[in-house]
Amino acid sequence: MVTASQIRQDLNCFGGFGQQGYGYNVELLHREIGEILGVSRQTPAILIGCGNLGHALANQQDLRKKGFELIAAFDNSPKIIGSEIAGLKVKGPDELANFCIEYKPKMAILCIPTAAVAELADTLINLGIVGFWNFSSYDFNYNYPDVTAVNVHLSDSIMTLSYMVTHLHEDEDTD
Amino acid sequence: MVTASQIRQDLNCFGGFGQQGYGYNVELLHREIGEILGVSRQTPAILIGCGNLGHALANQQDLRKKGFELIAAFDNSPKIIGSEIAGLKVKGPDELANFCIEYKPKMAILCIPTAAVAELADTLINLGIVGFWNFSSYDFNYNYPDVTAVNVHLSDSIMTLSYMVTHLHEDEDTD
DNA sequence: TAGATTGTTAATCGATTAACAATC
DNA sequence: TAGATTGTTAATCGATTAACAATC
Repeated sequence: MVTASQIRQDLNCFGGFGQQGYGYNVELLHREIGEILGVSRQTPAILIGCGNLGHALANQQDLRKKGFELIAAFDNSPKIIGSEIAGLKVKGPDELANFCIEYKPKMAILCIPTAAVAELADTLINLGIVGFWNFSSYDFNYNYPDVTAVNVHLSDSIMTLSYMVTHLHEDEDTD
Repeated sequence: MVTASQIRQDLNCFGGFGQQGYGYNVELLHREIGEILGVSRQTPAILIGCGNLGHALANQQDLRKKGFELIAAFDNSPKIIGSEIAGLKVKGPDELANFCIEYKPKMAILCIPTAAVAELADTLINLGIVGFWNFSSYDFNYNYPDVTAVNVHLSDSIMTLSYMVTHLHEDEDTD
């Protein structure tokens, strides 16, 4: 449950966006929140791993609306290299370093297995990637405390559901 | 940071699994946690929406290890109906009701747009689905407070990253 | 017994909520 | 002025952490 109080408190962390006694200018507020989230400027991003999940995320048309621009996609499978994804030709691992040096992407979307992320992490960080959207189980902050990583733990998520479904009827009134 | 204290406290919610002064039997503890999470028994599940995301989740080989068994996949695109996904032949929307009545799946993986979920929610609940792994922005608990739904909000997740990347250097020492 | 480790209660911390002041 | 609504401080709640008791 989101209370009015919480919203006021949260907004207040970033400033006052309304007028007491009058209200909020919704359009303006929306724009301000966009600024705060940083979605009004696009950070250049690369996709690592062009399997089904990679495709799903790359084609998610509003990446741009969420503050990122996909400028390249990489995969290590010869079958996939050269194919097209979201309008980009998939590159191989050997092209990664030069590409990053030339185009300086700041964010990487990681749709490869945990072991592969573990191998690649150091390289990517050295190449100047500062933000990771990490779909693997690799723990960036354990090894690199200062790196910015947002993790999507699908395994945890589905086990949460397993727990909930398994224990569904336990709290019910027994009369 | 996960402290030893927190782990002991958390385990204690479900019972005592160790022996004071001696330690935990790791293998046994692992099994007990599996029981608690309900991953040792498979709940029958269906996939709704066989796009890239649906494929990624269906092929995630350890669905079974996480407590679910995928028994059918549905899509409303004639191009996809009849094709194969994770060893299952994709069914059309017209087959949904009969299938659920006959095989009684308990969980649905929703990889369709929010509007489509909104349309389908009532039907699925009436057909006996009690748990949802929801990748759309549809809010189950607002409309159905008692339904079990675990949401994966990819949009929120990437905007969190946008915020973090945008504000990267703000807390840094300025000397 | 001393050391080590879990179980459990108490203290701390942070986030949420409520209350009130400020302002239209 | 009265009503409404935001800004901001104070109170409450829950989760995390620390402390200690129990036990090997």
